[in-house]
Amino acid sequence: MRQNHETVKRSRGRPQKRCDADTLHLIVEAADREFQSKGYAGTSIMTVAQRAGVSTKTLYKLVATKAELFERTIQDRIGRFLLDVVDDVSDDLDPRAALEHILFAFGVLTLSPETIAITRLVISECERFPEVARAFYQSAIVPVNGIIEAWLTTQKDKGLLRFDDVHITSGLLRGMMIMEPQRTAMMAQRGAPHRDEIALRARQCADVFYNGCKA
Amino acid sequence: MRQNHETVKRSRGRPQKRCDADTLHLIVEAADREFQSKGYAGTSIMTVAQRAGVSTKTLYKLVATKAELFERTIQDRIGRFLLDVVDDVSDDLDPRAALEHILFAFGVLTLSPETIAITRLVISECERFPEVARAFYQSAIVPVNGIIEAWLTTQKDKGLLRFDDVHITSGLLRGMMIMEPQRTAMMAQRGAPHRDEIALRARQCADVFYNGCKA
DNA sequence: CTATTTGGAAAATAGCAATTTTCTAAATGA
DNA sequence: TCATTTAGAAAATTGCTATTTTCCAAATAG
Repeated sequence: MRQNHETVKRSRGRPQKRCDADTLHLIVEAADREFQSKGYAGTSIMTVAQRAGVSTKTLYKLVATKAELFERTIQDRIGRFLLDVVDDVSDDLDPRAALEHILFAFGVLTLSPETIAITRLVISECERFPEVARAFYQSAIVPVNGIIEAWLTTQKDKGLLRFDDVHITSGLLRGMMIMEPQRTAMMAQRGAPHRDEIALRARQCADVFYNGCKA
Repeated sequence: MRQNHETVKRSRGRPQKRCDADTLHLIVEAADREFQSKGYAGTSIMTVAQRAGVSTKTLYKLVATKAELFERTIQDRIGRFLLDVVDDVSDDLDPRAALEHILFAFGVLTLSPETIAITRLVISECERFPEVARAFYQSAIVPVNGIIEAWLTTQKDKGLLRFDDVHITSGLLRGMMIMEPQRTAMMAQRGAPHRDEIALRARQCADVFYNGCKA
């Protein structure tokens, strides 16, 4: 851990129990939970402060407004987003199996309760926070799509798959994999799917798509 | 006190300039526009009343609460939504062409700015108004899905298509067709697609799916 | 004209939640 | 001890908006 070098010479009064960064972290974490379960309008600053174990005064010393707090929490999540979608797409798998593998990873990432919650938040608040929506789209969605598009392009170049436009085709594939469960969950008509449901879906999806596009 | 909408015998005082139903219609129409552009929280009852050309008093005489007004607007839209579901799935087309035809109609319906707006609204408010979300899901989404599932089942029975579960397969197909443009538009990262874009997508989609599932 | 009913305009009420401020109790170096 | 700084708790302030109420002009049957 890094200590605060600043404290070589301690100032006069009562010392902070935590450095500002740590306190901010607690606040953002609490806010994240609240925004995720209650939405923007439904979340009260007082509740966030209580959950974080700080007073509203302290909170406002570190975060100027509720809007800023919201933006910070989303940014925070975006940062953790593009984890390992396809680190291990070994080329020794046959294309159909590799596709299923990729779709499964993609499904696990995008159909997790957290991702579904943040997606709903972004959709709900994109009018109020266009920059946040933009950031989410550019930093979370686009790169993940990029990975899938790259794989598709590789297969096409190898002469294993046949299709017109990579971008559109990738959109078809991703929609096939996640739309139905994601939308249903976002409308709270069902919970997020379990791993085995995702696996099943990945298989069916890979079957249809591979059959539909194989050269 | 009690109104007789027949007005066979006019009561004593000043007559209504419109019957309640008409006034209500004006109100719901105005509310629809407001909710669609400002969302639930962003819509003020006063503004709705002004747009409808009535006073808040009149509004509250016909609609008890803001929540009720919201439900009415959604119900109203659901009504129009289902009217649009024209099931002119002609059987004289070959299956691939018929599929493209269906997907195009489905796309035009679900990718219209209005449908996208209402979908976003439902996603945004489904925590606060679970009944509305359920109504939308049951009255709008399920029936439309039903039409596609019915067609798929017919083709399977004819031995023209091959797949496991109709429900899942229909979900794959619908997701393929609309997710990408719908989600992008809901996040305000792009406008609703035009007819020709929808047509193009329907073609690509039909190609992949038909190839992928033909017997 | 008069009694009676319909709304419109605007003010009043109410409640909630973001943001500020006050008061007070720690801590701690000098 | 004292000066100084950190925070928490709670109260105050502010502003917004849903919902009610008041007051009044319009319309019309009798």
